[in-house]
Amino acid sequence: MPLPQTEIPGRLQTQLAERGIRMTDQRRAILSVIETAKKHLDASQILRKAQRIDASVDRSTVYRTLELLKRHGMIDELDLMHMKGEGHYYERKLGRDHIHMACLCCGKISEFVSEIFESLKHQLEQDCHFHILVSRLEVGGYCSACRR
Amino acid sequence: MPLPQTEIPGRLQTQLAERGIRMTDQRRAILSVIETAKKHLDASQILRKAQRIDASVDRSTVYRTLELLKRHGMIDELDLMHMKGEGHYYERKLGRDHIHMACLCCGKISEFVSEIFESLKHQLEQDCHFHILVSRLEVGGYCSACRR
DNA sequence: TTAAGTGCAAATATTTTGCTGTCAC
DNA sequence: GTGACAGCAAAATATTTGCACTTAA
Repeated sequence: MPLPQTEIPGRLQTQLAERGIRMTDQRRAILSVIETAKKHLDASQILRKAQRIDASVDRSTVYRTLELLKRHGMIDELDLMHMKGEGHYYERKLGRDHIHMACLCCGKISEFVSEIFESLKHQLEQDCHFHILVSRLEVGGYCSACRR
Repeated sequence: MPLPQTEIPGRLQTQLAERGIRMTDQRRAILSVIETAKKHLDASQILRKAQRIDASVDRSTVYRTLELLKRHGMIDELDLMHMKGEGHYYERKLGRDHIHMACLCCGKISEFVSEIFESLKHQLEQDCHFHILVSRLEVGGYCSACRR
């Protein structure tokens, strides 16, 4: 299956360069891990994978880089209903926001894109005069395979 | 989405009793803090307030009670975009879900009830055959007072 | 009576920070 | 050359757990 990447926002490394942000071997390793991730990763998993590319990567550099990417709106931070532990998960921010559904039975995470979600955010901006920079909709429950 | 069993869900203490769950002085203190809260409280704030009612309340009892209430769907756990620290906030689950908006500038938390949000959850349940037990929509951005 | 609940202390988990040395630009 | 970034170690924050004692039902 091809990557579900339609908008082609260039590589993270390029995006950072465009903003005049310094590139290091450690950042390159971390960015590449995030870019090629097949599933949602937490900070420890990102660290472990990044160290396989550059063994010198330190845990604090991972956190500092995640903070940088968040600040620039290049990644989203997820909780995934805190199904295992209190940590966070990260995913690259691509074209359109999506909803995360966490099955409390089997642990599967599904994603869902909805035009209604877009309308809702629009309504919120209009009615509340609120300028949305980041949004996160997560639901927990039972997926089609687990519900009875 | 099943309608809530009662529009006016008695006191938390009563709800627990109805489920045959044992009541203690410590739980009573914690429940009363949650019930009378005027704003979103985190675990430490709940502890501090509960101790003013019953000085013997321990931090671990607070966490254990929050876990109990979550499990029974009597409270919701919020992140409020983690604006200060990584902790969680709690609020009693009443009739209708609402959206939490966190202003990244002034820190104000606003709530918003939307029929579109209800439609969105309904669409999600239909289209994904997903049975929603808990949902959380949080947005971060600039409130009407802070946007320029 | 007795299973559930509690405080206490210690352990875990997650993230942040101070410092000093290094490196990208 | 210099300011941004790094590793390291330690601190800070947040939550969980084991255990022996207590208590609600």
